[in-house]
Amino acid sequence: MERKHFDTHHAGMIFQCPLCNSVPEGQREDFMRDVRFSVKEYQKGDVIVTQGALYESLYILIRGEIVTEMADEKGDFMKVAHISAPNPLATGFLFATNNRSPVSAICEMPCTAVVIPKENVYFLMRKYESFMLAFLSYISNRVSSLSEKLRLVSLRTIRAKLSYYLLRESAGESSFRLKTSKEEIARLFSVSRPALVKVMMEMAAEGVIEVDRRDILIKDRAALQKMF
Amino acid sequence: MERKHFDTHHAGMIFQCPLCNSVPEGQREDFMRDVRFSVKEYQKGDVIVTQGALYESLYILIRGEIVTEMADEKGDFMKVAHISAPNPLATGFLFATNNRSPVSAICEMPCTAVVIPKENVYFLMRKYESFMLAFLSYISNRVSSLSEKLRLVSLRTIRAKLSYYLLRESAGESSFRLKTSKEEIARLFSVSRPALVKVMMEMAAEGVIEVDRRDILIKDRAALQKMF
DNA sequence: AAAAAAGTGTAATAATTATGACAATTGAAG
DNA sequence: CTTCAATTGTCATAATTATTACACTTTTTT
Repeated sequence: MERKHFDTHHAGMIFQCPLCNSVPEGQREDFMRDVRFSVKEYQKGDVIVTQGALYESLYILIRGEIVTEMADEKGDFMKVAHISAPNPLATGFLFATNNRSPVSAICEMPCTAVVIPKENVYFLMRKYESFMLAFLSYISNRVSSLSEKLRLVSLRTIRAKLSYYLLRESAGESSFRLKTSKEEIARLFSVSRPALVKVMMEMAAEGVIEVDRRDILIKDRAALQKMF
Repeated sequence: MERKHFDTHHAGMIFQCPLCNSVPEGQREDFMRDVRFSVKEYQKGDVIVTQGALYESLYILIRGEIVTEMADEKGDFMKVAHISAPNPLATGFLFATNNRSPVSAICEMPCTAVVIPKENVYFLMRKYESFMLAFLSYISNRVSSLSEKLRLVSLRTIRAKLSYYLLRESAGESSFRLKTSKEEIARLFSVSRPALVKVMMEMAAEGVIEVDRRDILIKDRAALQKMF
């Protein structure tokens, strides 16, 4: 009894995640009755999802933070992404033909997840149009962002990648601040950090941009656009 | 009248595309009654979808072949993909938050497309569970394949990319045949063709693989796995 | 069958990037 | 305020890749 209330209370958090927050207030009580779920607790370092394992449930992280990693066949790890609550996990391949997880998800701190079986997800999608749309939209956005990343990485030179990246990040402003460290940007580009900084400083020397640590000023937008 | 029959006949082709072929025979008549569509004809060189344009309908290509291209801001084009009938077009961002097409789709020969408005697609998904599942599965598979590509491109050296690629393509067999030209593989890797061939021949000289044009023989699988 | 087009392997040189190391700066934790 | 970890900018050297060009083979078109 107590337990049930506790779970239901916790599970209510799912309405804060982008997959469920579109369910209208008026339908949430019904939704909570229709959803079949279990709540799982994890400690720091626990593995929520194992690379290569079949994945038949939707996981919604409602507390904590995880990293997803990809092991190459040597056994080294490659960090793929950070996900923090409240957010769904790996929605992208729940319905894929090969629904084995391409990554492992590992807790960076104590975490709580709501686990909903795939069949119940179908059911919810058919009953709650808003949920279906949110789900579709979520996956679609993932396709977009992956396409974007792929385009970025496909540009041949660091100059091209950097120009492309800066134009995106600037969002039309001439002056802005980088959201991540240069180390992370280098990783995003799949290049080495010194090489990235070198190119960045060259572009600064040419007067195309100004750089002061994370602060960027675009001085010649047209020149940036010509670089890729 | 004649026209309507003609269209309906043509539109029946949609059941050959991976999005609709899962609709059971018994439901197809109903499905065809429920689907709101128009049929469009295109000539070689026609643009079906323009980069940057809003995209509020599902396009199913039922005849012909198209290429999707991405224009960089210089005006040069980057070929993204080939799609041949029968297949849906750009399902990935129909439901994305920003549903502007990131690419242009251009006909390589006379083409026919069935165009279904987004709202009707919702409707069909809610009414026909098999259609919903197929749609989800289609987008999910796209996420998988993009993730795969991204992983490939993210590997630093050509050696690493090639090893990774060959292991995938081999599908466990020691001898197999490349599905595409080296030029295309080089493009997939975002590297130059001569550089790709050079690395490939080096690996052959080391006795890891044998290469005869498109025929590949993997002689030392373990060595390949160590290269990335 | 001839011609054209596409694909393949090669090489020299130039350009780009990785590596590994170092000092300087900043921000956070104590 | 001090200390420590993270971030940043820099450099020389080595390794990798792009570029451009050419000869050759295979496939496709005419």
